[in-house]
Amino acid sequence: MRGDAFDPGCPTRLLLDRIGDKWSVLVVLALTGGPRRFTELRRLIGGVTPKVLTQTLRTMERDGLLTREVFAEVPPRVEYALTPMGLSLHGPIQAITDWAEENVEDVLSARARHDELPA
Amino acid sequence: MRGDAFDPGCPTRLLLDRIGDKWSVLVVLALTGGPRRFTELRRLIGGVTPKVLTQTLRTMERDGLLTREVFAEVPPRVEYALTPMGLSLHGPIQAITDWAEENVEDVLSARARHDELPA
DNA sequence: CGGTATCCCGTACGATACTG
DNA sequence: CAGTATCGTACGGGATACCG
Repeated sequence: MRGDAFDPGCPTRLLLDRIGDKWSVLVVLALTGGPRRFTELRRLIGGVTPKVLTQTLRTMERDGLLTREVFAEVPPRVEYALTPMGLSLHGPIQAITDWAEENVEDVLSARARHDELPA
Repeated sequence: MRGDAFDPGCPTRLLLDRIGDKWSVLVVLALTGGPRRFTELRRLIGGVTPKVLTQTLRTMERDGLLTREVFAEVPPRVEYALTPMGLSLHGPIQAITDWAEENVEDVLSARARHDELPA
């Protein structure tokens, strides 16, 4: 049973929604280089607020995509790292972001052209 | 200039948000086999309402991902087809959906395990 | 440092009904 | 057949402030 994205009852839909959220993709990208601390992630991923970053990380941890390790030190240190499953997402995500970065210009000009012709 | 997904000011973010929406991905998949009519898409993509499907199609048309062709017939016929740029999205999207379909089970069991241990 | 706690808001999405 | 019109809502996300 591989699941069928066209079936509204299939949990695959849930995964697509998760991956499609605003920040998960960037978290995966930020973690592919190795474990990162909370503040590092916050700096890397421009514009994310702590609340939302925490939410994203917690959900991804729950889904088995990353691990959260707390070190008993002062000052406190918490490291986030991708699990093998999380790492396996890197390829597909890279493909999408590459596409996005390559096609930004074309999409924007298509939009401009479309909006110019109110006919 | 390829764009940088980590930069909150970069329009790449906008594309990620678009792609990440609930239906665009499924529309691309449904259209890779060739042009489709509105009702065909509606049938193929389980659970989508006409309003939302129209919204999605219009936005994708505006972004240059697909074309909308109206035939002057009775009964009316409208065909949607991917542009070359839209088609170029198929590979990356396929990668994501393949990943999703392959990892559904693991994610769900990770969730179940996580929720069982309230500690 | 690594988060929570609150408050707030837009909008993506859905249900239902109707039309050229 | 291929949509619009209307109404309603959940929630993802942002701003700001505070805490162990």
